[in-house]
Amino acid sequence: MTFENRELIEQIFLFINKIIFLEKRNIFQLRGAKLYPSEIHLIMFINKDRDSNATRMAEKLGLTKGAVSQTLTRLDKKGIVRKTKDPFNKNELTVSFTPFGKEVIEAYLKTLKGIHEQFDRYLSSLREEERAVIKKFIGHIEIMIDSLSP
Amino acid sequence: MTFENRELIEQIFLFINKIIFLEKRNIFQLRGAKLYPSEIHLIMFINKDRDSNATRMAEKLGLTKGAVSQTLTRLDKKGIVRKTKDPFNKNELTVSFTPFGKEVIEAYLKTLKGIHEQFDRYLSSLREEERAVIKKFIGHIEIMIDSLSP
DNA sequence: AATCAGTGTTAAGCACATAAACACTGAGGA
DNA sequence: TCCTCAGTGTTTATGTGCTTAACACTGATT
Repeated sequence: MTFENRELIEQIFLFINKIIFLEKRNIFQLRGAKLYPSEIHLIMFINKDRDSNATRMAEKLGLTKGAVSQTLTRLDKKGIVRKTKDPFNKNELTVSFTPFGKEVIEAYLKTLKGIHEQFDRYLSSLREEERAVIKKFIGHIEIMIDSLSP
Repeated sequence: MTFENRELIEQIFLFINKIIFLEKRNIFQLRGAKLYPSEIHLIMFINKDRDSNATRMAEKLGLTKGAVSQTLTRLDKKGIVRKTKDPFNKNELTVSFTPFGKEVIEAYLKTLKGIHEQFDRYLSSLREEERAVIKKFIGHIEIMIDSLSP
C-alpha cells in the first residue's frame, strides 16, 4: 500500500474490526437473564419509541418483520415485554415492558451512562476545534459509507 | 442525559451501530461465489499470515478452533482454499489458496484499495494537527473499550 | 359480500459461533 | 518398546440472528 496515511487508515480499520468483534459478544446479564445484542437493541429502540408497531420497528431498525416478531417473542418469554392487542384494533401490536423489563432498561442505561461519562470526560478535555475535527471526521466517513451501499 | 457533549456522543454511537449493521450484510461476490464476512475475514488473515496453523489462526482471530475449522471447510468447498497436510507432520494443517482463491483475494483487495483511497484523499485534505486529533481519538476509545472488557 | 392492503406469525434455511467430546499425531519418559 | 500426554484438527449439538416466503387474520373500500 502506498497511501500517505497508511498507518492511520490501518488503525481506523483495526478499530472498526475490534468494535464489530466486541459487539457480537456484548451480552448483558441481570439477575439470571441473558440479553443478547439484538434483544438489547430492540429493547432500547422500543424504550425510545413507544408507539411503533412491529412493522414500523422493523423498518426503522432495518430488519424484516419476521426478525422483529421473533425477537419480541423471545423477549416475551424472558419476561421483559408483554405483547398486547387493543380490542378495538386487533390488527396491530403494542408492546409494553414488564416490571422486570423496566429494571433491565434501568440497569442497562446505567452502564451505558457510565460509558457515556467516559466519553464525555475525554471529549470535554479537548478544545472546541478538536471536537469539531472528530465530528467532521465521523460525518465524512458516514457519507463515504452511504455512497458505497445504496 | 446531561452531558456537555451529548450530541457528539450520540453521533459516535449511531455511527458505531451503522458500522455493525453494515458489516453483517457485507457480502462479497465474485463469479457466482458468495463470500460472507467471516469467510473474507479468515481469507484476509491467512493471506497476511501464511504460516499459521488452524489453532494459531483461532487464537489470533479471537475464535475457537471449531469455528476456524468450520469456516476453512466451507472455504474448501467453495474452492477458495485447499487444506493440506505435510506427510512429515500430519498433525498440523497448512492452508493454501487455489487459483480462484487468489482471484478472490485480488478482487477483494482491489475494492478495499478503493475504499482506502477515499479515506486517504479525505485524510490528506486535513492538516497534520487534525490527523493527530483523529489518531488520538481512536487510540483513546480503544483504551476505554479495553478497560471495559478484560 | 368480496376484495385487498396491512398486520403479525411461522417454518425452513443459512451464517456464525461456542462448548464439549472426539480421534489422531508425535515426542518424551518408564 | 510401550505408554502417556500435550497438541493438533474435527464433529455434534446448541443457540443467536437474520431472511424469505407462505400464512392467517383484521378492518376498511368498493
